[in-house]
Amino acid sequence: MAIHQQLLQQKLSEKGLKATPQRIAILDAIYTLNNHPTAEQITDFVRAAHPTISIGTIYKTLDTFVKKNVIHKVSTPDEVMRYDGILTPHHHLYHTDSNVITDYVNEELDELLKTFFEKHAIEGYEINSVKLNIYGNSNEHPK
Amino acid sequence: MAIHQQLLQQKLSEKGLKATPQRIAILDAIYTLNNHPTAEQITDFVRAAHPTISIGTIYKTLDTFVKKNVIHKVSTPDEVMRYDGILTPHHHLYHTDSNVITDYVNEELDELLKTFFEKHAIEGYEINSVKLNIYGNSNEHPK
DNA sequence: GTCTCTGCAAACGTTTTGCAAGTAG
DNA sequence: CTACTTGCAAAACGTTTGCAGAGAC
Repeated sequence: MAIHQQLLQQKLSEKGLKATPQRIAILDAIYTLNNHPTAEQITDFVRAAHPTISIGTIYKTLDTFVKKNVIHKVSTPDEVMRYDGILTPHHHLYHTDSNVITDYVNEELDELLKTFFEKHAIEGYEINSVKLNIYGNSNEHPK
Repeated sequence: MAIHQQLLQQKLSEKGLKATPQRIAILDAIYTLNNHPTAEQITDFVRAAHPTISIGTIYKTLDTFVKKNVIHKVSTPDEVMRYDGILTPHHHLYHTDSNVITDYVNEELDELLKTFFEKHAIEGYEINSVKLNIYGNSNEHPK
């Protein structure tokens, strides 16, 4: 278990959730896998330590976590849901070629957007949050 | 048929696609329904004129259209794919309460974003496009 | 002891597939 | 005429559900 169990247990109790071994393992999986894992990736990870955990439990637990605001659900261009353990506001970089999603945080950008939408209110619409989806590719190893 | 058939036919031929009645009807449906219809909504619309069209055909056709860049596929917070006949760049307003998605176009915003990302290149990453997801609700009829 | 959670298996809705027959170019 | 498209049915896929037994508090 990569993250100290007490911390995970505490996190669950804080939200009024029973700290079962399965839940601790699932939360650990999300934090350890870190990069927006799918339910399947979480299952694979958790099964290493809990071979008998069922998919139903995984989904129910993830659902509970989302409802209790322990994690977020992220929709992706392909039709699989992903889960995100990072709750501070951030944008997403979609790596089109590798299907990887990384986080993008930039306060200056957020400030810019905030100012823009204060000046340009959308008629009849109240903005709750603004998230950028940035599509592109790694250019680390150009051909 | 809401949109003149010749135009639809032409649009298909341009992309090297055979202009079958089914394809014309599906394209018409997307343009007529207009606001990011689901495959189901498209099917319902098309069945009014083509009662025997099969769901398989709808999906295959939509897929072909996306591949040939006749339409775009839009992923949504709930797990249904939607299709978009408007190919000019635009952002999306997610109406959380009603599940409606409307378009948001603002050149000043796009200019702002372009300038921002020119100044703040993301290391190792080449941006292809930037799309805003704006979440919120209508405040037209406040309680 | 109570109330919630787990595991299992069945069901669900959406999307994909394989194939034979049909049709646009 | 030929290659692509259609319709159909079956199946794949990710996810949800119901229920009986197990476990956290």
